[in-house]
Amino acid sequence: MYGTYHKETTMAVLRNYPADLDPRVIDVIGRVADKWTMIVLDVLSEHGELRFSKLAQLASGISQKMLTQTVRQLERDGLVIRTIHPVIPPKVEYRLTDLGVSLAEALCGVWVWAAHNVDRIAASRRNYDNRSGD
Amino acid sequence: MYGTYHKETTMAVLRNYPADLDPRVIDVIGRVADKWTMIVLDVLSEHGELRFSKLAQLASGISQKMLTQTVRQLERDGLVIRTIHPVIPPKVEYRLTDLGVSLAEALCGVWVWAAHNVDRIAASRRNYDNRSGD
DNA sequence: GTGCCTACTTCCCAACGGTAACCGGCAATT
DNA sequence: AATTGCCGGTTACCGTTGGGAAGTAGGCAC
Repeated sequence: MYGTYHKETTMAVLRNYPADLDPRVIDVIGRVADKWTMIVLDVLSEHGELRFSKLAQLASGISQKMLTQTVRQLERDGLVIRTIHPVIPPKVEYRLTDLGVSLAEALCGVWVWAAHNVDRIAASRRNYDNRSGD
Repeated sequence: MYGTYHKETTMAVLRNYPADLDPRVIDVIGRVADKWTMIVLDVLSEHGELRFSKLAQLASGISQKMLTQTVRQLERDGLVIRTIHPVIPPKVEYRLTDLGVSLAEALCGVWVWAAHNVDRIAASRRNYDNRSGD
């Protein structure tokens, strides 16, 4: 395929379109499969309604920019409700919708898996890196 | 925090370290929460052992570069086994380890959720975008 | 010698994410 | 009156990541 005579690369070209994975589902997965998205959802599901700054404190290491961007996407996708209280100084609260709660539940299994297998993964990495270091 | 007098941004600074989320677990989540990782794991769990090119065909839209990179990471983390058959032309096969299978099972719930809620999310986005377009 | 096969690697460029600074609007302090 | 502080954001800059396309290895078929 790719080589001197092959003018296109993305493997969509040689594929006979297996119709295996629905592109709309892929798109949703692309949104969900994001580190900050998963962390924000997890924090909100554990702590309930939170203000911006509190959410920032609990979502380990996130920058303001990414937090704003992440919650905006979640709001757009109907996973989070953003409530603006018109006071000075500003007060904005975030909480999961029912849809957001259902996603958080689905993601829970992944968090449990990760917590349960941290050591195994770390061991595998050490092993791999040692073999490479020959 | 951030402002004229604030010299640092990443919110780790103002945080009193809630010790809520284990950084090692966060790291694992950071690896798993990746579009191509999730797709490759899904394809391998559905089709069993696959060659590089077949995997590329089934993983909708992935580039060679990202496929190579993704399977290398999965191999390093002990989720995938990479078997090189020393023949010409080259033949390399990939399959999930038991650990990889267990992760694919945990991710299955997310795929089901995504497939089940595609329409709801699309509707929410249309709604959000229309309100913005005032 | 030229073409071909597969699984990569490399180059270039566009998009993403982090860092840190700036903003708005009002109230309390100096 | 001017400065400081509060909170939830933008904005500018810049290094890293990811995509597209072409190049590579190395042996076999023509």
